[in-house]
Amino acid sequence: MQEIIDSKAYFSMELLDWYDRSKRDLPWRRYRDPYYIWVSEIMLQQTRVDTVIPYFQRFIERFPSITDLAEAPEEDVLKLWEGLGYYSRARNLQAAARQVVERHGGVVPNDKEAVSALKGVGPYTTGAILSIAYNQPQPAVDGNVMRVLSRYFLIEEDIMKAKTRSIMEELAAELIPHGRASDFNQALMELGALVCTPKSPCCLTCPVMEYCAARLEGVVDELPVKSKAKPPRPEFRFVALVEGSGRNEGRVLIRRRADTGLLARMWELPHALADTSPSEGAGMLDAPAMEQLAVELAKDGISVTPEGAYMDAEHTFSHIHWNLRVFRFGERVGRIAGVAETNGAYSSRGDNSIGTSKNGDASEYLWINQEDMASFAFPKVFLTILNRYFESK
DNA sequence: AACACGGGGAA
DNA sequence: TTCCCAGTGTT
Repeated sequence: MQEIIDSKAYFSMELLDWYDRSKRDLPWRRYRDPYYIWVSEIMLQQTRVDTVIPYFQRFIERFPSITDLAEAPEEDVLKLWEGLGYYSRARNLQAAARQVVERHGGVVPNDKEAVSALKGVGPYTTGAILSIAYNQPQPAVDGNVMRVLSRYFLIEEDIMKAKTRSIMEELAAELIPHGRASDFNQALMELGALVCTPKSPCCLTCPVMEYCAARLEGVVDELPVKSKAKPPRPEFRFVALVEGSGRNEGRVLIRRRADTGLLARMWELPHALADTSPSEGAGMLDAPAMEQLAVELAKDGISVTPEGAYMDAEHTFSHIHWNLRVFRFGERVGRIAGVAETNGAYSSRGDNSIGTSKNGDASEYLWINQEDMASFAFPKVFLTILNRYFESK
């Protein structure tokens, strides 16, 4: 007798059964606290579970409630996010926490309009919060889900296209078993993370292998179809490691980035886009490079003397590849520093800060020692350079 | 629709 | 080393 199987019902039931048996014990799964779910989902965007776990734990320890997060200084939030990347996630999360306190009495809302109105919460995270925290039958389609569905249902649309995501959302919504939205959506993502992986998927241990269309057709490795992203454009930058003298002895100069754009409001070593790509074998004394940096710093009222090349470093963003050449400089103390002071110096953190307001670009400079590193959030590459410098002193 | 936005892990 | 991963906001 030929048995008629509904491949969708089979998929949902087998997947749920598998999840009940083999779900991971993750910190945000120990309670069904909507705040925990929300924070974890923001951290998990573009970021692996193993990377997120320690960040999540520190974050929740420091900000146990939405109110704690809303009331914290933004620098504290950025510092806890340091190294996790995509820092607008952190800034938006805090802005959204303030929205929740003001508009929803500090409780994560449970209706679609209110959730998706939160800063940093798009279609995926809206579905994740509503389904995982509140067990509402909303789809939560991330990359894992698109990979699983594209294979099981042999969907050959390019998953980079917006249209494909809406197709996937419609399908994912149909698959949710009655009353099991929370577990089912997590199961879908768990399968993508543990079994139906991008490369070398473990089809032989997959709970739904029997009716997986891609496996039956032998095209698992061709799916999902995904158009390639543009490679990052290269940029050569010169970086200044300025060692203080006089009252800044033992400190180095750092600068805070602008309020918007790349690495917004993070701290860094001063640097500039290279006028000329660094001459081949320029060696320790690349005069044009050091001259360019000295001129840029002088514009901000900081006078320096070049000492030589220190190290090279690289950093890749999704759209830019930085080739950094770091030069050491000494701070030149004297009348020039006095000029900076009359140009609007101020002191927000003790007596070692310099602000410049000449051209309204809000550059803020500061002299820090190794212990001060704990108070400022740096992008990874500057953390690496600074740590190396202070460790080798 | 196209681009901006970090960093880590696996091959 | 090189490749891969992929949500949200802005324009």
